[in-house]
Amino acid sequence: MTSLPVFEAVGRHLSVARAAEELHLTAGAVSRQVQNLEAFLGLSLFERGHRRIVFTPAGEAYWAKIHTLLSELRDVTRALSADADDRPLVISAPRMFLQIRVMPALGSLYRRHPGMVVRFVTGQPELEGLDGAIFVGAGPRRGFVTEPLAPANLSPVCSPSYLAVAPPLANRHDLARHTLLRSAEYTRNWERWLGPDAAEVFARARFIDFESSGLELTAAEEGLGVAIVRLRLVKDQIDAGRLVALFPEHVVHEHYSFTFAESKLRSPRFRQFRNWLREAVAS
Amino acid sequence: MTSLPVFEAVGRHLSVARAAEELHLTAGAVSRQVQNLEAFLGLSLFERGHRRIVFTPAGEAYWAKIHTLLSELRDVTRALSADADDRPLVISAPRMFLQIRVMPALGSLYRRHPGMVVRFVTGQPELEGLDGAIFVGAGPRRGFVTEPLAPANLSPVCSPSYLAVAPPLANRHDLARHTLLRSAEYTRNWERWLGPDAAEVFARARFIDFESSGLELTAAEEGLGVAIVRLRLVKDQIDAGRLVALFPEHVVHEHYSFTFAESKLRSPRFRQFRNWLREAVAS
DNA sequence: CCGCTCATTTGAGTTTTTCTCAATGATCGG
DNA sequence: CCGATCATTGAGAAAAACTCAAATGAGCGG
Repeated sequence: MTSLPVFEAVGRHLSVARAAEELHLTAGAVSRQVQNLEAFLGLSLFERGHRRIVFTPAGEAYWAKIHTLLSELRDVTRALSADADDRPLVISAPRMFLQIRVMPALGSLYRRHPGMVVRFVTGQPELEGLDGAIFVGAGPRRGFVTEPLAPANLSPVCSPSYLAVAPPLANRHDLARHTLLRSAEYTRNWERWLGPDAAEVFARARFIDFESSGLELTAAEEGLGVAIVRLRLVKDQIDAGRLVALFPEHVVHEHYSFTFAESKLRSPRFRQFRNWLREAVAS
Repeated sequence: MTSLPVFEAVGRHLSVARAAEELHLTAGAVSRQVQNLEAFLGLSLFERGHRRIVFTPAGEAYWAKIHTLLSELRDVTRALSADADDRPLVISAPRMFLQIRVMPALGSLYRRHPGMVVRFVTGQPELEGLDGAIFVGAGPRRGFVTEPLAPANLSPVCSPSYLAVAPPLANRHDLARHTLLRSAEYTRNWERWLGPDAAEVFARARFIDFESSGLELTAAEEGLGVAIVRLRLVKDQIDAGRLVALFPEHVVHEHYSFTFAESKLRSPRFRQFRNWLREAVAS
């Protein structure tokens, strides 16, 4: 069953290489799928010319039938799936989340749903004109579904080199003697993490502010000070030893949520996207 | 793609359990395949009733189409595959090999090729009326293909308990003081293994002969003496410690071959069987 | 009304399949 | 004759599917 679409593609191009490209597979994988099918059928579908392949009579006859059936199958499935809406989905998400968690997975979305078109926007607090929004915190609204998506635990981080030369950091109050990095978009993160200590630390610490989020992360990696970030977003840097999380016992537990109008659930396309999103960012 | 036949079966029975039975799967596996399909489509195909499932409108419409397409697909494939011959394949094989290596795998043959009918016969040395024959040794014949199938290494075996109480067995000549078990069908196995020593050992050893092969194996397990067998056929007993192989450095290396008329290769059904056979007894 | 049973689902872990990567063989154009 | 291209193969990695066991949730007989 798995090998049929592969065979169809190979037959259409009469080329393993081009079929592989179309299917986002390697030539080796395609070659093997065709062999599987041949072994199952107990006959050859292609003549293996030295650098090309040609149908056997049986292969050609079979291909014609399979080709028709598969395209009907695709039509049937598409009809069910496409169901009206062909305008792009508009999804809002925090910039960093988008960049680090969503973008790298986008390939798998388009692979699974070739017809899907999604436009991502950042920094749009209003749900008007959106099909869905990803954010931290906030409560459910009437007529809207809000579901947890991924952890968004808040923690200060800095580079190991900064830690080595900076003043001591035994407890949260010591932060008052450090350089704290802030991005304009999320200035409240420090307040949320410091809690009651915020006023005291704010009065004495030195701040460096960045226009756009993401920059403070680079600054932290460069050893300029202490940034506050969603831990999961800097997993790579931490694993690589380029950043360390401070006060691991003091993480503020929050999570990203996904919100959308209940009515969106009626759209198959939206549900495909939602299913994919939940898988893609689950970890 | 994989989930479509599963969905079709579930829809036809309106029951996960019965579909699972038909497909030789567990209910859990079937349940998951349907869920995969639903996730991919982004909509529900069944209403999950309390102890039963019912189509959603979309599910029913989709099923009807899928059902038709899949049955056409099966027809097309069967037409290619069945290609004339519907009389059973007749295959000859040594009784023990059949019983131990082939029978346990037969399930997978019928699962893969539901239409296949095979009749196995034993003890038929002539190729007349056979589609293929499995045997040890013998040479290729004109117009026939002979291909190696599986190792058939010859070695004496006995039970550990026999070994414990029997006379010493330091070398092959010691066998002359032992009880050797023979089956009527394969009396020559001892000669082949003993080689030049055969005459000497035969003159002095005590033999117990059995009418049908397989019996001498049971006798060996019971500690009655030393049998000579194809090693691979007693793998289970050796692994379980019920038999031990003697003189492991002195195995006679032979192998089972599969022979058939070249012309058989034109029959898809025969080729399916041959592909299956080679996989099934590969180890 | 309660415990039983049946059908489905779910969680965890294993097995099987499929895929990628790298290497090979073999032609074709230059 | 050489480099490039295309198909295949082997080995190991990744992903998918499957099994087993257990949980859920209802109907049903006692």
